[in-house]
Parts: sequence; C-alpha cells; structure tokens
Amino acid sequence: MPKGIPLTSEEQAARQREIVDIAIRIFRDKGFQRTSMREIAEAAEMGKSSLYDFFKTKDEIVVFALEEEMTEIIGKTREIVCLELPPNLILKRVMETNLSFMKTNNNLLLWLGAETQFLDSAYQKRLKDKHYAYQDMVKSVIEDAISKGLFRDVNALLAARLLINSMLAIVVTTRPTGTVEEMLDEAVEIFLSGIKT
Amino acid sequence: MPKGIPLTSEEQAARQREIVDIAIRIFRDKGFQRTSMREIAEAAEMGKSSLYDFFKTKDEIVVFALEEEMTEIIGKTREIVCLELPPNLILKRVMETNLSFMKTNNNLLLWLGAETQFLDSAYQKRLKDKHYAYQDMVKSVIEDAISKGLFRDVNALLAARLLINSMLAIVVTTRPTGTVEEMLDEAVEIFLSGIKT
Amino acid sequence: MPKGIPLTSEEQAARQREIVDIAIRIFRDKGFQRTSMREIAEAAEMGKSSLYDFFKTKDEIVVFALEEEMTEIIGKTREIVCLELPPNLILKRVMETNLSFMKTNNNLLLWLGAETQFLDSAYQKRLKDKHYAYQDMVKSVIEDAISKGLFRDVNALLAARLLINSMLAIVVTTRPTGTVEEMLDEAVEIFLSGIKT
Amino acid sequence: MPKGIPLTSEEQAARQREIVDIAIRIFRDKGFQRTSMREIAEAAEMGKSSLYDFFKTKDEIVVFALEEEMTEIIGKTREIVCLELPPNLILKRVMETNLSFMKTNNNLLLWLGAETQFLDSAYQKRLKDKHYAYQDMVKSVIEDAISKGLFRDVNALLAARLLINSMLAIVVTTRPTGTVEEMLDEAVEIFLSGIKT
DNA sequence: AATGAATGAGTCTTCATTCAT
DNA sequence: GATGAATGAAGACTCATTCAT
Repeated sequence: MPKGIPLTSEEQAARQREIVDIAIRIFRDKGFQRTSMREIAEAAEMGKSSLYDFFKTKDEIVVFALEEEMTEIIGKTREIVCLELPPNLILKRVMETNLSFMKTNNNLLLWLGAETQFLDSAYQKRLKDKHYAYQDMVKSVIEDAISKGLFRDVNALLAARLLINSMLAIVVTTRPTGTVEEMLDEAVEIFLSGIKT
Repeated sequence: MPKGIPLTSEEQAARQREIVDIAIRIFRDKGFQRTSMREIAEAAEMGKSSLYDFFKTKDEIVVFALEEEMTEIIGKTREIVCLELPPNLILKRVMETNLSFMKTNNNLLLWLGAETQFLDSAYQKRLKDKHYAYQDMVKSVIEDAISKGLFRDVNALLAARLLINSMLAIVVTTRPTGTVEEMLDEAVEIFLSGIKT
Repeated sequence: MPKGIPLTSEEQAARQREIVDIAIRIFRDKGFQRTSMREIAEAAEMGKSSLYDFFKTKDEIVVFALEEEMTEIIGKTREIVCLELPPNLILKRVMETNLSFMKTNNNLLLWLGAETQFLDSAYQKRLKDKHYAYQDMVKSVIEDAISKGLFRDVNALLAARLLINSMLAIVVTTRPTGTVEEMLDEAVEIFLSGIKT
Repeated sequence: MPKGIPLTSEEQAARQREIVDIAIRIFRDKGFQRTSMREIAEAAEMGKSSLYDFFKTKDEIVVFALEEEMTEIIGKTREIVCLELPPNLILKRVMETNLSFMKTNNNLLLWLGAETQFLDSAYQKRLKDKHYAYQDMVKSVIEDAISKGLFRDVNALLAARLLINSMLAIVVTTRPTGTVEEMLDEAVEIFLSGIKT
C-alpha cells in the first residue's frame, strides 16, 4: 500500500472488494452485528480508520457486499436465460446458480431479510433494485413459457418468488433430506409440475 | 405487584406471558437487538432487574416468545389436521393458519432465521424441537396422502418444508401481486398441482 | 453508594451537584471539550456509564452546571434587589455578586458564549431563560431608577447588558489595572455617571 | 496549482489568505472545532496535506486568521485616530469600525475568548500583541482627552477595555433593543457621559 | 510542490447484567 | 419479591497529522 499515490478507481474498487471479501468471511462466522469494525480492520491489516476511507459506514460494507454478489448472480442468470433453452431447463439451471449463491451467502441474506427494514432507505433502495432485477429475470422466463403455452397462466411474479424462495428451504435446514442437488432436483420438479400445462 | 407474597407458578407464567407480549410488540417495531432490556422493563412497568427474575437472559425472552407462538400454531394446526378432511383442504387451512402467524411474527421469525445459529445451543434446541414438531405435522399429512395415492411419492419432509417456506414469499415482499389471500390460494394451488398424482 | 436503594430525588440532586462540581473543576482546567466523560467518571469515582444515569449527555452536564450557577446568582441578586437600597448602591452590590460568580465560572461562561449556538435548542432555551431572568432583574432596577428620575431615560435593557458585560472586561484580561475590586469600583462609577441625571 | 514551480513568498501569502478566508467562512457556520481539516482542504480545492504546507497546525489557521483581521482593524483604527478629530468623535468612529469587525467575526472572537488559554503559548503571544496594540490605541485616545481636560481622570486602559467590551453586548444578544447603530449610539453615549468632565 | 492513503488515539455513548438492600 | 444503582466491556466513528511518492 503506497502512501501518497492516489488510487485509481480500479484499484480502489479492487481494494474495496478485498476488504469486503474479508468482511464477509467474518460476518459468516460471527454474524454481522457481532463483527466489529476493528475486527475487520485487523483482518484486512489496515488501520481502523482507513476502513472509513473505503466505506463510510459499517452498513455500507454489507450493502456493498450484497450488491456485488447480486450483480454477479444477475449476470450469470442473464447468461443462462440468453441461451434460449426450454424454460424448465432454464429455470433448473438458474436455480442451480441461485443455490450456489445461497450456499455462500445465506448468512448474509438471512441477515438482510431481518434487518433490511432498519437500513437507511438509500441502502434499501440499492438492494431492492438488484433484488427486483433478479426476480424479474426469473419472472420473464415464466411469462415467456406461459405465452408459449408451456406453463399455466399463473401469476408470473408470484411464481418466480415462490421458486426462488424454495432455495431457502433447501439451504437453511438442519434436516436435509438428501444432498443439496437431490433436494434441488425434487424442489424444481415439484414446482414445474405445479405450473406446467 | 405486592412485595412479600410469592407468586404461584401460574401467576408467574401469566406474568411471563404478559411481559413477552409487551416485548414482542417492541421487537416488532424496533427489531430485537435495537430493543434494550431497560425499554422492555419500562414498558412492562417493572424494575430493570425484576425482568431477570422471569427471564435469565435477553435471548430467553425471544426464545420464550417464539416457543409460545409456535406452541400455539402447533395446537391450531393439530386441530385442523385432526378434522380428517381431504389432505389438500387440510394443507390449505394449515397454511392459512401459518400465514396469520407469519403476518404477526415475520419480524421475529426472520430474526430467528438469521440469528438462530448464534444462540446458546440449549435455546437452539428448544426452538428446533418446536420447529420440527410443526414441520412433522405437515409432513405427516403429506405422507398420509401419498400412502393413499393422492399425492405422488415425493419426499414428504422436503415437500413440507417447501410448502411452509412458500408463506415467506407471500408475507415478505414489497411487491405483492394481490391480497395475501389471493397469493395464498395461488401458491397452495401450484404446490398441490405439483405433487398431486 | 448503596446499590439497590432508589435515590430520593434529593439524593439524586445532591449526587448530580457533586458530579457537576467535579466536572466543572475539570472543565476549568482543561476546557469543556478537552474533558472526556471518562475523566469525569474517574474523578467522580464512578463507572463511566453510571454518569449517564445522572446526565443523558455530556452537554447536559455543562448546561446543568450553568443553570445551577445562574439560579444561584439570580437568587442572590434578588435578595439584594429586595433590600430597597438606592439604585446605584443596588447595582454596585449586584455587580459585586456578579463578579464573584464570573471569577468562578468565566471559563464556562466564555465557552457558553462561543458554543451556545451549537447546543441542542432545548438546552439553549433553558439557559436563555435564566439569562434573561437575570438581565431582567438588573433592567428593573434601572427602570425603577429612571422612573424615579434618578437615571436618565436610557434604554434599560441595553444599559443592563452593558453593565453586566463590563464585568467581562474586568475578569478576562491579562493586564489588570488594579485589584478586581478597584476595577469594579471604577467601572461601576463610570457606568453610573453615564446614566445619572 | 502547477507542480514543480516554487511559490514566491507573495504568492504563498496570497494563497494563505485565500485559504484562511475559506476556512473562516466554514468556522463561522460550524464553529472551529466542528470544522475538520479535510473540510477546509476540500473547500479550498487542495489536498488535505497541502494545507500543512501553509499552516503547520489547525490552530495556526485560526490564529493566522484572527491576526489578519486584527491587523486590518488596527490599521483602520489608526487612520481614524490620526484624523485628529475630537476624542468623543474618534471613539465613536473607532467603535463603528469595531462593530463591523465584530459582526463579521464574533463567532471566532468568542471562540478565542474561550480557548485562548489553551492555545500554544506562542500563538497566545501573537494574538495578545495585536490585542494589546488595539487596546492601546483606544487607551491613547482616552489618555489624550484626559490630559486635555476633556475626560475625567479615569484609568485609561480600563476605560478602553470597557468601551471595547461594550460592543459585545451589542452584537451578541438575542434581544436587541434596536438596530445595531442605535445601540451603538446609546452605548457610546452612556460611556462618554460616564467619563466626561 | 503537491497529494491522498494511512493511522492511532480518542470520543461519546449503549447495554446486558449484577447485587445490595 | 422487587428494585434501581452501578458497571465493564464494547462499539461505531472522527480527526489531526504524517509520509512515501
């Protein structure tokens, strides 16, 4: 870390990403609120206050982290959607991606679910935007399939939410009924059977 | 609160319930961790430390609260299950009950989802027991229907978790696609179509 | 300090006064903002956080202190005013009182002058009320003398402020021109000559 | 700001003045201690640490600022004094100048009053010198008038301080009794009546 | 000459919990 | 049985200042 040289915004972003990665790892182990800024700083081998040059707030760290992760999953999902496979296959693969994302971040996501309402509204918006964007991609796939007569005329947004939500039932449980893959298979299968024509 | 007169354990229990009700209300507004013991004590019109005669710990309050709520929903669910209606009807009504429970407690339940892993393991166990008991009732209904050839041979526990989980997608959203009842109808309908023979 | 016995509001007030006295002494030496709560707590031989049972805020300590001091000087001033002496004698003695007050508190008062505008407005009001009450007593004396034809028809409030203000010129200087008493004599004499008929 | 070209000391001084002007403006709004170096640097559109090429210390900025302002008022006052008008007229005009200076800088001056004792003693000296120089000019006018038999034989330095101090009572109040000019007139009039033969 | 990254000490404040009465 | 005074540990955040480039 040189001292007086301005970081390019790329370097800045890289450093932020680095910090966030470290922070996320700690959040995973101890939970967001039990993790102190000091701890993050130490893990990132920087002064407590240098952290504040990268993130104005502790909240900002999680929000940033989640935003990044969501951006990534949105990207991957878009790729899958663009492959123009049959909708049930698309959804299956989209959920596979979702699952791997959830496995990594369930901790943070659950925290988000519980605390989102108490976040600064600007943060709420940033996250909601990504969240909606993601839901909407899944929704579109379903809508598409409906218009092609492959799925029944269910409410596509609700269906999307239901499907996405199912992943929680797979990842967050202390009584798995099989491997994650098996559970995924079955869950998706049930869902698809439920909306197919 | 008379001073020298011992409380019968019934009175004790009643007072606990009272306190918990008050606490829950505050938790709902401000979130668990943003609520202080002092605040609860004041709202319950008692001394800060008297709280500790009823609950050894702040965590104990939530745990107790959730336990109570879960006991209640389990009771109601049992009643429904015992009516010996057709399984799809049972599940529908069970989910109605679940939904009203979620609407009231979603805040706390989300908190639980996020923090459960950090609770004292004795607390974890208490909650898990109730949780499993509840899941198992739903599971039984499904198993039953499977054995009667009404549902396909899906993994009943997974299916139960999926169904229960769906309620989250209904209650926790900023983009509802209709009234809660409408969403419930559609969600259950999709699920049942997905597992019927 | 017993542990579980509620302090009577008298004891509470006494303890507050004690703390404030200690705090003031430190403020005098180091200035308000250079004095930390930790320091005050240590000097008062109590836990850092117990301080917060007596004063919600660091600001509250100064405000309380000033309020008390002002209440005291107002009381003393009232007594003097009530003696029904000739106005110039009253003013002289009022200023003597003022001076002894200023000698003790000039540090805090100067701080107040500089920071008052940044205080919480509730605090501002509390202090302003006392301040006005004090000014108004002096003003009344002047008004009275004017109506009796002893003083010229000057603006009584402005005159009061001028007189009160003079004390600053006596107390806050590194080039005294005599003892405080001598300066007081001369200052009051000039002022009175300036407004006499 | 070219990079490798040395600033002449004139340019240096000009830049200092610029910075100080910006800083003063912020001090006025937020108070000295609530203003951060970062803030000043940003407002001055320069690097945080470049500030330190101009001022070794945050305190130095205020001290410099006050010094400049005082130099200016001393200059203006000298001009007035040199006009050889009758002393009461001189004093009146000197106070007019003082007043306009106070209106602009009262914030800073009050801060100075409160904090001067905690400044590095070198800084204290710099300010005291100017302060004395100013007081002494007013004192001389009074002495002169005394020696001419126009004023009574009061202590000239004390009288000067009293007169100068009066301006505070005019500028720093939330209950003005008229326009600043009106109050000035009356204050000066009272003072002069008080010391005239 | 000019900069901004880095820091370490320090700030106020909060809170669950204990304990003497 | 009930209470509230007391606390110790911790937490987020700020800031003047330095220094390598």
